[in-house]
Order: sequence, then structure tokens, then C-alpha cells
Amino acid sequence: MGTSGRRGRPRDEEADARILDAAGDLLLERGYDRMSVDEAATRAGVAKTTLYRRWPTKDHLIVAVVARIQDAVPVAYSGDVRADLTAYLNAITDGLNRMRQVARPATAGDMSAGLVAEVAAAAARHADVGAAVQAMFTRRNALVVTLLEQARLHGELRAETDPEVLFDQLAGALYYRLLVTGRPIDAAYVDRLVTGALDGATS
Amino acid sequence: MGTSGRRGRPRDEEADARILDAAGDLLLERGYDRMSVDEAATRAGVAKTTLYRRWPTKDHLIVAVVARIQDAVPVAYSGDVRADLTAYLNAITDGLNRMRQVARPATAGDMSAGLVAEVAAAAARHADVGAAVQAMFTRRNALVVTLLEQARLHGELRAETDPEVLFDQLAGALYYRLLVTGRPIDAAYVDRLVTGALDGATS
Amino acid sequence: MGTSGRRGRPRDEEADARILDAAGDLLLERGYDRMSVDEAATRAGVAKTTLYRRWPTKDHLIVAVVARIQDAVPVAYSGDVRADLTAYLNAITDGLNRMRQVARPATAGDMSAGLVAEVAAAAARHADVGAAVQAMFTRRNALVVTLLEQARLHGELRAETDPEVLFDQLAGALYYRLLVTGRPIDAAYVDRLVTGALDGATS
Amino acid sequence: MGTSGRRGRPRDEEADARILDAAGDLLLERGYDRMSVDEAATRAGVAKTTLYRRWPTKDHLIVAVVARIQDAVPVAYSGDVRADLTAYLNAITDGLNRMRQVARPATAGDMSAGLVAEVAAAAARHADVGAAVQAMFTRRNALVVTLLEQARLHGELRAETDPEVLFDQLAGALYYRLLVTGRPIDAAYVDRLVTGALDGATS
DNA sequence: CGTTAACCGAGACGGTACGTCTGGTCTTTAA
DNA sequence: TTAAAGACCAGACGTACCGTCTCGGTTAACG
Repeated sequence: MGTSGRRGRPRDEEADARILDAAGDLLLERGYDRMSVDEAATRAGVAKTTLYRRWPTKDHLIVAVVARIQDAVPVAYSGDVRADLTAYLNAITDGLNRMRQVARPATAGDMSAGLVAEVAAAAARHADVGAAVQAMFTRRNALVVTLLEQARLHGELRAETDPEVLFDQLAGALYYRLLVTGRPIDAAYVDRLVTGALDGATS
Repeated sequence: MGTSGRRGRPRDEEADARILDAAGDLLLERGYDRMSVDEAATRAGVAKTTLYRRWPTKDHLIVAVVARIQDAVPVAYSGDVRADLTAYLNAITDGLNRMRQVARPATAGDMSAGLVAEVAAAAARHADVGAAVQAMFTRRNALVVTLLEQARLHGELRAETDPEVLFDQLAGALYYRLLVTGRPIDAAYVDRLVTGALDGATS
Repeated sequence: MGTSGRRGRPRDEEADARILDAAGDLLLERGYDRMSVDEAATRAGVAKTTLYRRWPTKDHLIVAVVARIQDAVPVAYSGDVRADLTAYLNAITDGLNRMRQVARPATAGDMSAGLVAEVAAAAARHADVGAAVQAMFTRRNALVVTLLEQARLHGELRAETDPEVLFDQLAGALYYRLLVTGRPIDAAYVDRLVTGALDGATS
Repeated sequence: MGTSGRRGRPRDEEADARILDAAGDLLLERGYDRMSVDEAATRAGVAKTTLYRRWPTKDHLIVAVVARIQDAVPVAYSGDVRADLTAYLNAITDGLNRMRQVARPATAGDMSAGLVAEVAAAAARHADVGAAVQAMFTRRNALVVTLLEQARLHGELRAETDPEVLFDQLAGALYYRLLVTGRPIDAAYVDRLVTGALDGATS
């Protein structure tokens, strides 16, 4: 008992990073389909067993990769919701656009949902991956929802405003364009979006 | 001398339908991963070559299947945007929820993006599939965007309203919940959504 | 209505030749496996149906091709068996060596049985092809066996000589080298062969 | 330290035997064409990959099968070449006749070259298979050529006798009948053959 | 200091689907 | 009736890749 007393050879912690790096590179180079776990292991200088001991499935692996890529966007209420939201959504947009080139030989003017779509599909296939993805997004989004709540209490937003729904509208529009309609996303669109959402449609 | 006069044995048009039916059934029974092109062909009573002559890839096939499933939601402006939008979004919601059970042994209370995610991934993998998917959605959505435009001209919506953005907000929220956060979608949520979008956040 | 009176479109007699030419070329370029009936038809400017109406099987077709390639070696007894045999075997040898390059990217010093082996295999697979091949060879060989018989009656060969066996020994040695051991065949070998067969091993 | 220290999971040596057994049985049951690599693997209780790791092609596989069937015919010079040769050729004849039934629904009185022809064709198609076949026969035949050489030195054969050519004549005649003319081979023919080859045709 | 437990690299293995190819047949329209 | 064109059926081929397993060998903590 005592402290715990892990027995046996300890895991090579560096290996985790090397594997995620290699897998990430391959993902960016070739996309989900055209990359293989085998090659990721080889490129990381690691045996396949070592990789599978950590992530039991290709889907689990790539979700881990994406989770690591997800940059922590700093969120804090400044007293100006519009500015805060615009900054946040632009950060997200940058991230999404970076993942767009992936998985297809980036033909000019040709947009793809790339990695994001693969993550969504992986989540749809394995319940535990789905849970992980949702947890990841919930964590990320909670901060913004809180920010919206603060703005509401502060009087910047109407009292009836539903922060969760408002956030869904904003983030949703971005992902919808990315995953479904394939239309471009940029700062100009973010502006139209924030304006539309904050001002509302009816008077 | 007339149009032309196709030569050679004409394609069996019935086969198309039989294949799509079989593939659709399999997709619903087993999901993308666990179904095979081979079995779809067999079940349709068709040789694999016949199938591959029409859809060069499993991904192409399933997109065709989904395109056919897409039910034509009738859209017409009644003079009451809120009602029209609510009806439309509820129809979409029903369709999405039907596709949710797919691709995972529907554990109770466990939501999945199912087929929709697979289609998004297929679109991300093949440029031509992506184009087809986008065309499909563009066609479907154009009607609603037109409806919103009519409502704006009619004075139901503010003059500054951006119909495209407004639609992205609405549809986007649904797909975002489906594909990313995995949260449930139902009539109650649709209400909150329409209210939030129409009323706006800032007074 | 008389005896018959062929009705309908008459067969294109030229087509036979064009098909055999095309098939022969392909056979020489690529070999049995790597050539397809489809391509032969295309290259002959003929529909597959037309080809199959004439030769019901790929194997039948190539046997027809080979039969046509088989050059008629003139055989007549001159009074000098050794000379006659040597001439005949050299002609055969030339033919075999011509068929050797076939079916493999003629690496230097690398001998192959090429077409001959494929014909043998085709004969082994279909009884009727086998019969055709045997008939072809029987016809060709009968002349030489007759020649040997004449030489025997003429006193050039011993009375006990068995012409059939003698011929088997000579032709057999060539084909054995071609099909089995892959060793080279040339005029020098033909000389050794004729000498060995005529002179015998014991006293 | 010694030679090395194999790494990785060792090959299942038993699998080789099981595969060759299964493939051999199928070959005998159905013949080359009508048997499939897939079924051989299944019947051997082995994954197709395992089979293809060992033999990269159906042709490679069947040559391996035949090589194993090839029974080691014991050869030793007894002082009586005629007897030795007769015994040896009869053994070969038995082997060839056993392989004759293969690959065609043995119609009575209908002879086929069966497996032997397929092996010859396989050798013609792949350079490496050809090399293997030739090596196999070279090994087998070397003993007999040596025996003939001994008989020559012993005075049983004329000093001018060319052992290699003599052997080609004998074995060649058998294979010629098998592969080309399709005529029967039996003990009586072997006798005529040995007599003809040893006694010679001229005086 | 030896035992033991967990790790590591390498690579074979089972399973399974993919997409391709080809042999031969069938169905059209035109000659 | 034959021709050309091309779709169709059937089924094998060889490849790819996932995730598991089996080796020999290493690296700790425990007794």
C-alpha cells in the first residue's frame, strides 16, 4: 500500500509526445484515411505495441492529437461583449482554417472540413471517443458561456438572453460552414455573425 | 437524324434504386464502418462491378444514399416567420434525430452524430463528394434563405438583417449540437433557438 | 424456301485475320496472363462478341494464334538422314527461340518457355484445346516420322530402330530444355543431339 | 552471441506445412484454375496475409506445392545402366501420371498434362519461379547425369557419349509426350525409350 | 541480489474490406 | 443474321490496414 508502488519498468513519458507529434504530422500531411497507425509508430521510433498501450484505437489517437492542437484561447470578460466575442471567434476561426488544409491536396479555392470532420466521425463511431470530444468542447466552451452570463448580469445583454443558445448560434454557424456547406470563414464573416446574433432579427 | 441513338446495352436503371436501397438498409443496420460494399451489392442482387461503375468509392455511394434520404421539406412564406422557421427546423431536427441512431448500437441516452458525421468526413476526404454534399445543402437551404428575404422585405425582419447569417445561426446550432457537443435536439430547443435568433441578445 | 439461303449480315471474313494478328501481337508483347481478350478485340477493331463467336475461349483463341505462327517446315527425305534431321531441328529451334522472349521482359541471359508453356497449360485445362494441339503436332510430326521410316527402309537406320521413339527423343530434348530446365537451345546443341541419338550410347 | 538473435514474433513454421497441404489438396481436387488462394488459406486455418507473406503469388505457391510433392527418387549406379535408367524413368513416369489426373475431370482415355503444364507456365511467367523450377530439376537430374558419367567411365557407355544430351533425350521424351503430344506413358514405352537411346539408330 | 512486474522493439498473425481485373454473357441499335 | 458498343454477372486477385500476440530483452521496485 503506502504511496502506491508502481512496479515494473515505468512508461517512457517522452514517447507520448513523440507519438502525438508524429501522428499529428502525418495527419496534416496525408489526412485520416491515408495515414496509418503503423507509420505513425515507425516515425515516432516506437513499436506499435507501445502506441496501442496508450491509445487503444486509431480514433482515440487522433482525438488525442487534435485535443493537443486545440490551443487554449484565453477568455476573460473585459466589459465589452462584442469585442470579447469577436476576438474569441476569430481565434477559433484561425484554428479551424488551419485544420482545413488537412486530408486533401489543398486545391486553391477548394475548402475542406479536414480533420474536424474526421474527429466528428470518430466521435460518432466510438461512444468513449464521443464522450472525450464532448468533454473537450464543454471545457473550452464553459468559459465563454460564463463570459456571456457575466455580460448579461452586467446589463450588456438582455435579461432574457439564453447564453447557451447564443453560444450555439455563434460557434454553430462557424462549424456549419466548415463541416456542411464548405463556405469560407474569415474575420469579415465573424463580424457579420456577431452583429447578427447580438442585434437580433426582429427590431 | 434525331438526338443520337445510344449504342450498347443500356444501363439498368432499376439497379440504381436497388443498390441505394440495399446500401441504405445496411447503413441503418450496421453503420458506415461495419457495412461493406460487397454486401450491399449482393443484397441488391448486383455484381460489384455494376455498383462500382456508378459510384467509384464507398464514400460516393453513401453520400448518394444520404442524398436520397434527405426528405424534401416544403417551404413557403406564410406571413409568420417565427412559425415558418419553427416548422422547418423541427422537420430538420426530426431528420437528424433519425440519422442519429445509426452507426452505433443505440445505447439509451447515448447520442451519436451517426450518418451525418460520416457524410461530413466523406466530403472532407474526396473533393468531388464535398462538392456534391455542398450542392445538396445549397439547394435545400436556398429556399429558406429566400423565405427569410421575403420576411425582411415584408417588414417582419429588420432591414439590416443578413438572411444568410441568420440561417447559418439557426441550422448551425442544430448541427453543432449534433456533430460536436452531442447534446440533444428537440422541439423545446428549437423554440429557444428561434426566440434567441429573432429577438437578438442586445435589447 | 430452297436448301438454305444464308440470311442476314454476312460474316466479316477479314475480322478473323485482324483478330488473330492483334491477339498475336499482344501475346508477344505481354504474354498470356497480362493480355486480355478485351484488349485483343479492341485492337482488332472488333466487338468482343465477334471474337467470342469465333473462338469460345481465351485458350481456344491463343491456340489458334500459335497454330498460325507455326511455320510449315518443308520435310523431304534427301538420302541423308543426319542432314535432314539437323535441318528440321534447327528450324524448330528457331521457332521455339522466337517464342521464348514472350511473356517476360526478356532479361538478358534469362530464358523463358513463354508461349509454348501457356499453350501446354491451355491444353491441359480444356480437353478440346488439348485435342487441337495434339492434332497440330501430330500432323507436323507425321512427316518427319515418315522420313525416318524411309531412312530405315533405305538402310540408313538400323532395322530395329523405332521411328516414333527416335523422334520423341529428338523433339523431346528440345522441348524439355525449353519448358523444364530452361537451358539454351542452339545449332551446336542440335548437333550434339543428332549425334547422340543416331550413334547411340552403347557400342 | 553466435549467429544473431531473431527479433520479433517468429514465423509459425507449422503454418507453411498446413498451407502447402491445403493448397496441394485443392490443386488435386480442382486444378489450378478452379482453386483459389483464398480457399487454400481458409482451409489451412490461416489468414490470407500469412500465406502471401510466404508466397507472393498463386504461381509461387503452386510451384512450392509441386516441389514438395516431388518425391526423392533414390539414384545409385549398380553397374547396370539399362536397369538403373529403367528404374529411374519408371519412377518419374509414375509421378507424372499421378499429376496427370489433375486439373481436368479425368475423362477416361483422356490424358492431360495437368499440374506439370501449370508449373511450366508459372515458370514462364515469373523469372523467379522459373529459377526455382530449374533449380529443382537441376538438383534432381544431377544425380542421374553423374550416374551416366560413372557408367561411361566404367565402360558401359561409349567414351564419346554425352551424358547431358543422353539424359535430355530420355527425360525429354517423357515430358514431350506429357506436355505436347499427350500420348500415354508407361513401362512399355520406357523400355522402348531406353532401348532406343542406348542402342542408337545407326549401326 | 534475485525475483517479479511492467515496459520496449520487432514483426508475424487473424480478420476483413477495398477496389481492380478479367472471362464470358446479354441487350441494345445499326447494317 | 452479324456487327459494334457496352453493361452485366461472377468471382478471384493482391493490397492495405487495424488491432492482437509472441518473442527476446530492458528497467525499475520489492523482498
